[in-house]
Amino acid sequence: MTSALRSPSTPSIHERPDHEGSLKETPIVRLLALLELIARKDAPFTLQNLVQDTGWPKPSLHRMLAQLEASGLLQRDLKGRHYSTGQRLTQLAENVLLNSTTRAARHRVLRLLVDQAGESCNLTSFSAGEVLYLDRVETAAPLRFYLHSGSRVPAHCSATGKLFLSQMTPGQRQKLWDAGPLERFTDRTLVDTATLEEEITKVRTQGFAIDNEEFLPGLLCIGVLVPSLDGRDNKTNMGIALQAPKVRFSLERAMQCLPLLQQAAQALSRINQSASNDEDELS
Amino acid sequence: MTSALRSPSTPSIHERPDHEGSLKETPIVRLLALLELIARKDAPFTLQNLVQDTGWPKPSLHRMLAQLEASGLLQRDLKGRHYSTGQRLTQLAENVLLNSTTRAARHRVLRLLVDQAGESCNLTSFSAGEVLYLDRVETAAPLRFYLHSGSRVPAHCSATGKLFLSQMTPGQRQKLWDAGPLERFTDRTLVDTATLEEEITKVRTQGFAIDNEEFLPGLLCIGVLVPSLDGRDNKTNMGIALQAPKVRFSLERAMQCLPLLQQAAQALSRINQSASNDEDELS
DNA sequence: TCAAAAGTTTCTTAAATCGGAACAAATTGA
DNA sequence: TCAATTTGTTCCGATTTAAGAAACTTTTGA
Repeated sequence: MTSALRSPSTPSIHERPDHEGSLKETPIVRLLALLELIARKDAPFTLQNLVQDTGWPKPSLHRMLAQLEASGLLQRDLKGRHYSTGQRLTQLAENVLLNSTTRAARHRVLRLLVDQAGESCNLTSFSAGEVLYLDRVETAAPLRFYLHSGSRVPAHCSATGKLFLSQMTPGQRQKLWDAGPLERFTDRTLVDTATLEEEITKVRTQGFAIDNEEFLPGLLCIGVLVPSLDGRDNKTNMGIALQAPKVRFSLERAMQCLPLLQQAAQALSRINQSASNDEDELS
Repeated sequence: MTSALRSPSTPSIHERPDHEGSLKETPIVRLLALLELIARKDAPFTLQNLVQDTGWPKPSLHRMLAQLEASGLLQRDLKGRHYSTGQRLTQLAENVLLNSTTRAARHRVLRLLVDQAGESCNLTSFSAGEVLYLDRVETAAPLRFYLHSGSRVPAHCSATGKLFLSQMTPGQRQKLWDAGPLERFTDRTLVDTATLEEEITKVRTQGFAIDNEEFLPGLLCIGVLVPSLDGRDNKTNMGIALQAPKVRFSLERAMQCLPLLQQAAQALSRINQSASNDEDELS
């Protein structure tokens, strides 16, 4: 099964309305995609293997592998046919995981919340008009939605998405509505901008948001914003939400969890604050 | 002043003295060096930070960061000033450690240790504040705990977890404690941060760690770190531990196994350092 | 032994990088 | 409040690098 190399193509432009979407595929982006594919392999591989996996031209792959080998990220066995991950790549991976204190601290908050509330929870931010899952901790309950960290969902039909929208000015939102019609996912999805504006006003005043089967049938979600203790405006780009099947996570139960959710949001807020103060600490 | 210079590869071929020289500095090599530098950072950083760290021109760094962000390896808050490692980079790092092609070699070390010590053993790393089981080899004894590879356990109540914590700065640990209260699993779990800090200090000085029924009742565990032979700092993200029911694995017996454990750690360290020029493994 | 397959080099074209300079946006200071 | 300053971003021509078809070399297999 040749899994085609997926170009991430994550548009990072948010403010400017112009060149939407299409990200240029530079050689470096392509090489990083190759590295990602290699990292998923669990056995030494040959050049020919990669040709079959990717469908890319052999000389190109040969050059890329030579560069990765020259950098010490890959190594070849004595016969020179099989490549495997090199010491420097292992070192890089270890450092990435070790030096993520902030991520670790946030993860602990999510873990704690999941233990307390008994339902899955996710940490989100707003990027390119969509809600991006920064992290997610699953409940142990057998029945659950599988939504993995790193994925994106539309803003207009998710709890934290509506919260992010509620921070924007009417003009900013209008720009989003003008970009095109809102997609309908269920019969409860709010696709009429007037109705959605009402909902957003409600969300802003009450300080939390509900997604009641507006994205996936049977899925209820409650979310709050992580307060920014930062500067003049109290806008934030982090939200946290509990998410569970409606059959066991009723609206009442969700409301009962609201204090826990807000408590977690406060904890995250403190972490974010201390993260900005950090300068390098040498050991 | 970037010292991305690597010593030339060891001349193993005797026929012809090839073009000696140093590593050619392609754009890709330069970007990987940047990624390496970023991986060593533990706090969100700005473009200007990197300019000062590397001395490279600002537009060049700006372009590189844009590419890394476009690839999803880096993220930045919408305020746009601070970058930090993205979801995809974490995923990449975990895959490198989990699916590394040196896995077979490491597995043999574990197997040998289990044969010598007669108890189950596991290989761990630290990710998102938790201990991740990279591999595990079970003893043949009928009574045993079933803990499978790929699972995660809290750091504060596991042997290698405490070792990983002992490598962090006090500030980094504090951020973890601030995230929320430590979960109690047994009546021996250390949930008071002051006591835990004492334990961590002890662990650091003695070079090994014990988990004495702090996670699961009846389970004793002894662990050491796999030394990193990298030049910079002596931090590592790999640990190895023996784990057995206390009824047959006393504290005394665990201490007797310590030399075996350290020997295995040394072997793993050598594997990480150099390529495993092993026999072919077809798959 | 030869044929097939995998790895490597060559080389021209097309595309990306490089980075000084200019520009824009945010922050600071008074 | 507005200038001064710092930081982030864009422009663009000179230079470097990647792309990949084709040819070539080495290894494998029977």
